[in-house]
Amino acid sequence: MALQFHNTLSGRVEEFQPLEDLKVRMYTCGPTVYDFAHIGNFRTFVFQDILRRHLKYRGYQVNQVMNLTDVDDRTIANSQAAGVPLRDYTAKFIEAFQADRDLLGLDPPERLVRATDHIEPMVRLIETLVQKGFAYESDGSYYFRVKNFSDYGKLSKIDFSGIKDGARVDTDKYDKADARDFVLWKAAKEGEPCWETALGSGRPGWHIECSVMAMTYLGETIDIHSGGSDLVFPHHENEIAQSEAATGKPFARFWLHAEHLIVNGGKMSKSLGNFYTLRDLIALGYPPTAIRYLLASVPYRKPLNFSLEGLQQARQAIERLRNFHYRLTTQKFPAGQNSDLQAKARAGAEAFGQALDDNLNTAEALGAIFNLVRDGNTAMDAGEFRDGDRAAFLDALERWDMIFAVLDDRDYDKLKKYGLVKEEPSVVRLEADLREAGGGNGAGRVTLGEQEIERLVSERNHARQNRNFARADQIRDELLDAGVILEDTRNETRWKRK
RNA sequence: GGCGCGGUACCCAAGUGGUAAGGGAGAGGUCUGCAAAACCUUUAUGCGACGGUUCGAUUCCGUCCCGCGCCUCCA
Repeated sequence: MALQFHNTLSGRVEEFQPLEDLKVRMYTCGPTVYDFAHIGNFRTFVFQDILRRHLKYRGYQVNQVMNLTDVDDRTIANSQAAGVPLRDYTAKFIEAFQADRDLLGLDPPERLVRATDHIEPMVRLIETLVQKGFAYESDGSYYFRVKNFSDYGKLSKIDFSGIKDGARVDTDKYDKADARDFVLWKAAKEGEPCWETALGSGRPGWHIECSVMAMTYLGETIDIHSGGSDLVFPHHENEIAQSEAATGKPFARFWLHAEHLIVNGGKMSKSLGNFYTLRDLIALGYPPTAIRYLLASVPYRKPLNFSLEGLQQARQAIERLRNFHYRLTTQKFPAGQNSDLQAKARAGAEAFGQALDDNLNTAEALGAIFNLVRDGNTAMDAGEFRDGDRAAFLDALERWDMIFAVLDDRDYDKLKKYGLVKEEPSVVRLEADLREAGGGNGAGRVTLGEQEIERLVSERNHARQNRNFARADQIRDELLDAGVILEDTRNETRWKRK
């Protein structure tokens, strides 16, 4: 099956081909950095990450530009409330965004660009629109004249016939000639940040930044433009109007929109107060990979029901994959080959690739990999798995993880890097604390270092060999209280963090 | 009202004109000093409702019900 995506512009699933051989020019709408992003925002960013990873997996060269909206009403309001200059205020949340991206395993885009670094080209684009009769000035602000752009509405399919032409309305606190017109440039207001430009003193409207940054770095026609479904109108509709009015060329060929995260039956949003940030969930003890898995597990065009129970389910699912990966890399198998098994592994890899080709059907891709896990485990348990089969399964699993990126448990390291886990205590203190607390009653769960854990595991196994089960069980309980689960197998004791 | 997404087992969630992937949870089993973990097996005559087309529909058509999103703050 050919690679295909649902294109909002046509309303259909279409075969994807870049404009220029294997080069994909992709623009993705990033966050407005007025606060921490919540995981509803990250649903879209995870989708975009899956998209770019799959494109690369299929051999395309991806050139992705992601914007950071670092000036708008909310950003200004919040920075003023905090008494911090706009640039410093947004820098803090850009940093937080980068950390969250890293925690979620999102590959960095080729360019991450800030709106306020592109004021000059925005001004030039607005000037072009004025010259071509698509924009006008009013009280120092500039507006896009929608009635002059006949394609307006082609993305969102919104019918504007009911809106009266020429009605003078005051939305957004600025005057414009037509209710549909939208602001390109806002005249400076007392006490707000502004830029001195050829258009006068002011700041850019929201939509113009994306048109400018996309065209600056990717050219007048790009292959893919994506964002959340709430951006279809007005944001993306307006981007099309601005860009195509200026250039006379198609702005973006494929428009991909992610559906929202739903929580308790409604969209997760800041204004409803029903949101979690990544840090909130980490503080509740959920690992970033589980969050990534959950966000990636539902195909992007479907609303995703978010719940803590769902996160727990995601965590368990990842465990199953990691356990299989662990078996594959560590267990001893008889020499030889089992060609039937290897065929299954290859078929599994083929199946998940095809699932992703089909408009990024991540749910089906998951099904494919879990089938492979079961086939592998069953063969291992039955003694039919051979050493020569290892590579085929490992290859399939690792290829799969090039997209999903949840196999490698780097959570703990990353959390430490960003100071999101407690310091490791010494084992001596731990044991003392545990005894004092009567075996640890959950108050202030402590975190053990690997060496301490290994030492306790080894001590326990000595005790077991000497049939000192009381001591062995005591150590097991202590480790469990410290969040370490032991797994006794025939040959060894494996441990992992809860 | 317009546009869009959805209604599949206890929960999450794929999918197909030919009789329902996968994950979680539950149950049973294997293993084990015990336990846990791990692994295996198992769980929808049923896919919002009612009609229609068809040899056959959850899948196509029609009508209807319900949930959600967008309609100039919003990933």
